[in-house]
Amino acid sequence: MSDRNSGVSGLVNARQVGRLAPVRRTSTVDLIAERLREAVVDGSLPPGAVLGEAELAFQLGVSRGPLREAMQRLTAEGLLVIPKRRGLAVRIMTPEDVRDIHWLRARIEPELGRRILARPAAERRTVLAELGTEVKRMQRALRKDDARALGDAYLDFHRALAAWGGSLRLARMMGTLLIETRLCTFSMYEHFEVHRDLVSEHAAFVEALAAEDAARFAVLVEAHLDAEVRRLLAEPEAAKEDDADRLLAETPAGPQPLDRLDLPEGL
Amino acid sequence: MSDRNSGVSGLVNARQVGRLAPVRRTSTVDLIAERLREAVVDGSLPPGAVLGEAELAFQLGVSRGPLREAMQRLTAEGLLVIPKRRGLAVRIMTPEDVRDIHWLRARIEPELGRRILARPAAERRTVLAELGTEVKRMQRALRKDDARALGDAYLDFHRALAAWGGSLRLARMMGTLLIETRLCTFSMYEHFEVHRDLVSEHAAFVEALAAEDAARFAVLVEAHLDAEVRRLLAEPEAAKEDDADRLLAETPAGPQPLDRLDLPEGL
DNA sequence: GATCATCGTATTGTCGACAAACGTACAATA
DNA sequence: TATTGTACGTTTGTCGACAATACGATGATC
Repeated sequence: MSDRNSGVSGLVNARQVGRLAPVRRTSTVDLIAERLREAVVDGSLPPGAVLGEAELAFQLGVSRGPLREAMQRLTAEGLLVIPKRRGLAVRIMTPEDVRDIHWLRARIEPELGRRILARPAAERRTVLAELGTEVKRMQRALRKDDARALGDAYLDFHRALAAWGGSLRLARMMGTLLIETRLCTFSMYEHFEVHRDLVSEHAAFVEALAAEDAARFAVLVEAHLDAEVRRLLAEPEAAKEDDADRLLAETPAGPQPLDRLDLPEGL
Repeated sequence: MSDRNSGVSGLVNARQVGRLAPVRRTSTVDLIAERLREAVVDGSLPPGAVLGEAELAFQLGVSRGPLREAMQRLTAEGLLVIPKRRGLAVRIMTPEDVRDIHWLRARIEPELGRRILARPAAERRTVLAELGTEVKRMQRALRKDDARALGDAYLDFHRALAAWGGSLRLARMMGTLLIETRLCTFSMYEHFEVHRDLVSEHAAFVEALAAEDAARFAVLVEAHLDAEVRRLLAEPEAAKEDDADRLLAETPAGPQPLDRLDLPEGL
């Protein structure tokens, strides 16, 4: 014990070395909730899917207690519903939900441009670079006809928008709204589908920001969200017939029993 | 058993009698969550208060399991934080939170006027009547110098706004935002305080709606929310000195150990 | 005298188990 | 044949208990 203290003169205060990022000790409930969110996003848990607690808990390698707590959290976020004595079910979004969610996004997202442009120039460049990267991801996905990759880039684009245009709280809320948006897609279409115009629309967003034209950005975003609602609420079958080549579809993740949901060991 | 069936010819199909409202069976977790929300709203659980799970569960007359599930739900709503191994704590709102919450409300509430005015005339009258009632409650509370009653009427006014101007989802979200607003008051002031101008401001809201002037309504609401932020973020002590007579204060509910939180029997 | 180490305690995080409730299948009756 | 009653199996809702961990106090050492 005195050995350790004897060397103390050779040490420097940790504060001088550099700011250590605080140890991220995420609770088990957090892990489970995050895992469930991922499963909802990637379609492993399709809307309407009902899963027994015991089965899910076994797959996750935890007991039912923490799982139930995570379920409650997802329920409060509006992603899950808990039918009485029926385990848990992924929420099925109704046309009303689709309108609601996009209305809310339309209240928030157009304003984010203004807030991003209000930031210092250096940060603005960072934001533009990041958003540009996401658009490039979308373009690559479009070339590969990879609907899923395009959808993921879409999510990340808007996540970045919220992260830079808002606060932590706003980012969290937008994150939930975006997951709900994807649930809308899953609920409305049988397959996962995105519209091909998505990419050019988002490229225009970035251009507007680059031109520091907040008003134009707001108009574009609002128009995009409006268009999304119309696309989602149009009869899916009819839409597929009418302009099949303008949609990018992917075979559904389907009701596959959510493979590999294990948590990292040490739980 | 055959006795009961013998009389069947005298009965009519239930569907013909009238639509029975589905039986509302609220789960224990729902009850606990609601009780905790109430306690946060009325100040029985002041911001920063830490309570042990065992103690709380005992007071509520339930075991720790359902209580923990309810805690997770309130956590997702942003009302509670769960410090590691420290039980549960009511969230303390920072100035940043105050700005966030009111910014979000300012994106949503001004638009609600438009949506209310888009309703059929008969419903519009109902809404106006209801909002007028809340304003009268506020006026009565003002005359009695009852800050708490005024604050409660304020909550109900805005709840009604969301209920009539939005959807179920929107009402739920606004409900949470309103509770958070009250947490802002608790967090910023030591005592519960409201501004006297609140009543006239809200009377003006109703007048604008009655005049079917959605634009004016939007401007007024946004101005009100803006003013609220400034009032909340002004140094409380300084504010009390400067215009003490324009504030309505109430001795705090204080750290009283949340009396009477029992759930209805049968649990 | 101050800092550090150690111990004890209280509380949480997690798990397993029990009982009640629900759904389902089958049989009986009108 | 359609509807109702019954019994069974499965799953949830709830509780109690155990172990791990963090905190506070006390004592020891430099």
